Formats: sequence, C-alpha cells, structure tokens
Amino acid sequence: MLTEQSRLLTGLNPEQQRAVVTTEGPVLVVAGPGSGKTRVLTHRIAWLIEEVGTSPDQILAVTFTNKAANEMRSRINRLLGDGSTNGLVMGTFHSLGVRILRQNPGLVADRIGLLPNFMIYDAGDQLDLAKDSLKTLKLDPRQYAPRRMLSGISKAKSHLLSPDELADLTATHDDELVVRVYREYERELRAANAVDFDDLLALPLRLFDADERALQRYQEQFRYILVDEYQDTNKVQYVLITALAGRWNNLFVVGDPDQSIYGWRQADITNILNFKNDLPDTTEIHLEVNYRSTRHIVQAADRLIRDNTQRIDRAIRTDNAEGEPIALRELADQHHEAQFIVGEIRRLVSIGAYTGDNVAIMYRTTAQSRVLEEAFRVTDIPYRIVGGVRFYERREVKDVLAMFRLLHNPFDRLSFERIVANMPMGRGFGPRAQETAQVWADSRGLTIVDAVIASVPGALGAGLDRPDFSGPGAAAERIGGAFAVLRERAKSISLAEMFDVIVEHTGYRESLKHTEDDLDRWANLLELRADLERYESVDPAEALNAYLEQVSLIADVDSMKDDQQGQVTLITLHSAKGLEFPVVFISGVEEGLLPISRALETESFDTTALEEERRLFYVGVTRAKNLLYLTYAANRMTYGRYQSGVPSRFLQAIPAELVRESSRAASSRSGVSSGRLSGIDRGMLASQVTTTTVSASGLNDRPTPKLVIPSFVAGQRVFHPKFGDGQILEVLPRRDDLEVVVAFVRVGTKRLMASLARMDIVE
DNA sequence: TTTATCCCTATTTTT
DNA sequence: TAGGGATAAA
Repeated sequence: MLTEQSRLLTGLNPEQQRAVVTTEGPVLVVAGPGSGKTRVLTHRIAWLIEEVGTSPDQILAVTFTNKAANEMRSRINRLLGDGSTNGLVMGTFHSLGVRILRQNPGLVADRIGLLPNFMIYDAGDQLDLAKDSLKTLKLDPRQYAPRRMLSGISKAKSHLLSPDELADLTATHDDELVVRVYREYERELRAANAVDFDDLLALPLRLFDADERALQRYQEQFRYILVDEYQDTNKVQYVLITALAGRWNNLFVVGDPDQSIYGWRQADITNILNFKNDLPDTTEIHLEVNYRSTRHIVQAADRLIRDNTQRIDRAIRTDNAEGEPIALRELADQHHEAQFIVGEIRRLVSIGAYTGDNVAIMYRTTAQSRVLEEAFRVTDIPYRIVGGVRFYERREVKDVLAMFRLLHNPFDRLSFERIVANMPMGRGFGPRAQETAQVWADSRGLTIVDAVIASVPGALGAGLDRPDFSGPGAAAERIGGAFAVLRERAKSISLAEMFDVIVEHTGYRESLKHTEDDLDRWANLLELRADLERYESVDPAEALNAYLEQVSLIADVDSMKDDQQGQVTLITLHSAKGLEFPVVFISGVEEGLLPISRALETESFDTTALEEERRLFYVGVTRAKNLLYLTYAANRMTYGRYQSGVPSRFLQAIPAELVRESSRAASSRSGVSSGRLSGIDRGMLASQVTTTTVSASGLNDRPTPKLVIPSFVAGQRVFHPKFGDGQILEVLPRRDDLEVVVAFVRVGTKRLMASLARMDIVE
C-alpha cells in the first residue's frame, strides 16, 4: 500500500511518514527546529486530500501567521496541482475566530449585541480605549498604567473570565481596579460596535454556548484539524480547538515546547506538555533530526536549551557537516556592534559567499533596530525591517483609516476622536463640543456622526431637531457638512477614490505640505492609496469591510515578501520564529537584554521568565543554517545613558570548542590582550576596562555623574518605589556593584542591583 | 481651544 | 533619547 502511495512520502524519514499517515485520532508531533515540520504538515494535508479522499473544506489548518498559511497553501498546490486547496480552511486562530463570527451574524447580534459591521480594535486602539476607560472612571492613568490594566484585561479574557468572574478572584486593591476598568472597557468596546483581539477567540465560544447547533455544524464540517506552533496556544485557543475537534477527534498538533516564547501573551506551555493526558489514545511522534543547521549550531543549541527545567527531555541531532564555528564577538558599544555586523555582511557578500537576502540580524527589542538601520543607511546594502513601527500603525495611516472605519461603523467613537484631534477638519471642536454631540446622539439612539451632520441647517429631513452647540457652532457645522459629503460619496466610489475625497475634504492633504516630515507622511499615505487600489474590482459595499479586516489581522512577518532580492532582514527574535536564514546575527547578547532585565527581576522566586528568555535565544540560534554570529556590546546606550554590559549568561552554556571568539574592538580600545580567557571572562574584563576609561577620561569638569550607592546592610528596612516596603536579607558584592536581597512585604523576595534599584533606606 | 514648553518615564516581545 | 502628557499662557 505504501509503495503505491509513496509519492507523498518520498524523501520523508520514517517518523515524518508516520506523522503524515496517522490520520485518525489525536496526534502530537514534537518537532525540533529544522526537523521538517512544515513538510509534514503540507504532506499530511495533501495526503488527506489525495489518499484519504477528504474534501478540502473538511480540513481546518491553524497556523501562527498568515504568511505560514499562505506558504503552506502554495506548497500543497505544488504537490497536488493548482486549485486543489480550494475550500481548505487555513489561517490563524484569530482569522478563524472572525470567520466564525462573520458567518453567524444573527447569533452575534442576538447574543453579543454586535452589528455585522463590527470593527476589530488593534493594540493601539485597545490602549486608547483603556485610557478612555480610566478617564471615565476618573482614575489617574499615572497611578494605574493603562498598559497594566490592559494586560490584566487580556489575561482575564484569555482565561475566559468575564469581569464578574474576575471579580470573584481578586485579592488586592489593584486587582479590583482592573475589574472596574475591564467592565468599563467592555462597555465602551460594545458601544463602539467593536471587538478586540482576545474577543476574536472568546466570542466564538460564547456563541457556541448560546447555540449548540452552531458548534455542531463546525464540528461536523471539520473532520481533520491541524494546529501548527501548538506550544504557543493559550487557554482560549485550547478550548476552542478541542471543542471543534469534539465530533471526529482527529486533532493533529505540531509544536516544540523549547520554542514556546509567548508566555507573556498567555500562551500556556502546558497545553502541549499535557496534550496526551488530556486526549487519551494520542499518538506521539518525535521529530529530532535537524536538516537545517550545521552540527556546530545544532550542538550549541542543544547544550543551551538543556539548562531549562520545564521541558520534555530529548536531544536534537543532525547528519549535516560540522560547519564553521560560531562567531562570538564583543564590541565597544552599539554603534561598533552595528558597524561590525554591516561590515561582516559586506564582506560575505563581496566575496560572493552569500547574498544579502541570505542574512538576518536578530535582536531582542525593536529599539535595537534603529542603530542597525543607521549603519545600513550609509552603505549600499539594501535591508528591510520586519516589525518596528508597523505601516498600519503610523499616525497618518491610522488617521485616514480612522475615517474609513468611522464611515463603515459610525459607532466607532475612538475613530471619531482621532479624526477630530488630528485632522484640520476637526479644529475648534473640542471635548466640550464632543460631549454635547455625544449626549445628543445617545438620547436619540443615533451616532456622533449623525449629531454633527444634524447640526448643519437643512442637512437632515424635517422632524429632527438640531443639537445645541452653545457658542459658535461653526466647527460642528463644518464637520457635519464634510461628513455628509463623505458619507454620501462612500456609497458609490472605490476605496482609492474615497481616499482622495477624504484627504481633500478633511483638509488633511493640505496640512501635509509643509515640512520634510510632512512629505514622508504623504508618501506613506500614497502607499496606503496604492494598497487600497488592490480592492478596485471588489464591490464597494464589500470592499471596505474586507479591507479593514485584512488590515487588522495582518502580522509583521505577513508583509515580508520572499522575492526581495539582496535585502538583509532585520527582525526581532519573536518574529523570527519559523523562519530560517543561511546567515544569522544575533545582536545584544547581554544580560539585561537577553535575558531581558524584566525577566531577571522575577528570577529569584520564579525561573519561568528566565527560561522563556533562554528559549527565545534558542529560537534565534536555530534559525541559522550555516553561519551564526553572536555579538554583544561592552557599553550600550539605554534610556539615553551608557551602561556597561555583561555578556549573557546563556553564552556560558555553549561549549568553547564550538566557538571562535574575538574581541578586536575591545583590545584595540583598551589594550586587553588575548590570553586564555574565555570569551565571557574577557568580555567582563573588557567592560570593566572600558567603563573605567570612560569615567577616567573626565568627559567634562563636572563631577562624574556616577550614582551614589547607599550603604546597604542586612536587616535594614528599605523602601522601593515599585515594590514598596521591605527588609534587606543579604548584601553581596558584585564587581563594581552590590546585589541586595530584599524581602518585600507586598511582592516577596527579590534580588536587586544596588546601583539600579532606586531604593531608599528607611530610618 | 490651541499651542508651547517642560517633565517624566519607559522598551520587552505581537495576533 | 524620545514621545506622551500635564501645565501654563494666549
């Protein structure tokens, strides 16, 4: 039988084949990096269609990004022929959620109270909404950071907790505030006829609770379900997918616990660790052969990840050649680091060994991309930055999109506020006028847009009164007039034409003609217009909805094109998951950055965060096929201050024989000669030397702005601005600093660096 | 209501 | 360092 069907199994190893043909029942595939999991997924889907005879629309495949979905689809088409994936449901969890909500407009209206044209609020919108909610509740946003509130809300939603349910679980005063904000946030969200990202996952389940038949229809339809990157699913996603698989029980998940890097987004690693306990009769398959990287890289990665405790113990191995040693390099500061990387890329390209698009530079924080970009700007090497300030999140783009959104969903108060605040059209229309308009609208069950339009004499038919804007109502009338025109035109013209009408009638075009900055912004808007033209052929009534939805669900990597010849990729470690490059640079491999300082703060009582940082580094390392460079800076500017850096602890795990380290920059600066020091020792030495150099050079006549470290002694009572009251348990000398172990009343024991913690001794 | 200026804090990571 | 937000002045 297998010989006959072997076309789809050719070139697969026995384990991969097993993963392809085990079609019935739950299957867990633990797939190490570079072990061919995408291949398994595509071949399995092809197998289901061709060999099992499943209709594509009975298959649901969930991927982490749209890009991954598109790639898989085209790979299957290549295997089975064009059009063979028609009907196949493939996309991210979020797009699946939208799909379910859009397919059940009646239920959505009845049970959730959302109109069919509901908007999806992105991260920025969510933040604005959280701020709004705080304001409504008269809470000080400085004391209760909107981001904190938001993460509390998101966490609750990811665990399927309503505000009331969350209220039952609150322990502290802060928690109670989260509940209050959550409640208000939900109210405003619904009033705006909008949902947030978390809702896209949770609301389908609400729907299913309300109407079991809806669930049954999907259960019946999806005979085979596949989930990629399963290690990064959260509770809601788990509940949703197991619900959908309830009828046929053919749930196939692929993942790697060692690559779980979204814990902060409530990803729950236990989903994959407990999969076989949750679903009896699971077939478990391990893919451990790495086909991607050189042996040096694979060995380094393997050693590195073994330091984690929360994992399935296993090895990754490869038959690939040994390859070059891993290059470890210390640089004097972030500028030297960037220059070294760019110079090295130039070298690799000029000797013809690699092209620019073979190369990726990865980093922990998006802020690091700036220095790199500056270094590239003065060269002729093309580059692209994945992520960073996203196109659709640029101010000017959001402004114009806000108008589109408002026209599509006039309940969208956030967009209204945005327009009035940022476009010339809104001048003179302040909070007070807005309040008047809102009150007028609310009392009549109309929208704020209706209110301003009604203020125009004769704009609406007789019978409707005009809102009373005390003082000069000129602004309201002007805005109302513009809205009336826009609303009317929107009905009949294409999106691109609508763009022209919007920038004209709002005065926005006119306002972007003055500075250099304006030109940049206008250029971005033209790009937006070009983007809108893609919807030229779509029915205008449909086009807007489709476009807005596409915009809100797009991910950074989704917009990555594969045919960017010669461009070097600059990307965060998170976004790099699932990708591979012949040459990889990981920059900023320093304590405080990788692992990020935030993870270190919690280290003493919980290593979870630290382990996730290690996995993140592991993900980066395993992206490299042939060459891997690790760089760190002895000094780095953070918050506008130079701080000396210590090489990441993760480097210590990598066996010396796999590494070729050099620190030319350090030795040329401070004369540290190469001895038998390991890279790490030398790095620490160099950083000390450089620090001394900087302060000794007496940059100016003012006293060195070195922080005065209070003389902490065990037993002292202290106060920390963030952690509150505590008592010092222990004081440990650390190079040029002190490490203080403090038992805080509120947050437990923490280890802090004395020079960094703004902690006072309480007399 | 708008604009200028100053101060303060924050940077993880993203669907 | 930079961007947001508060405050003051017009």
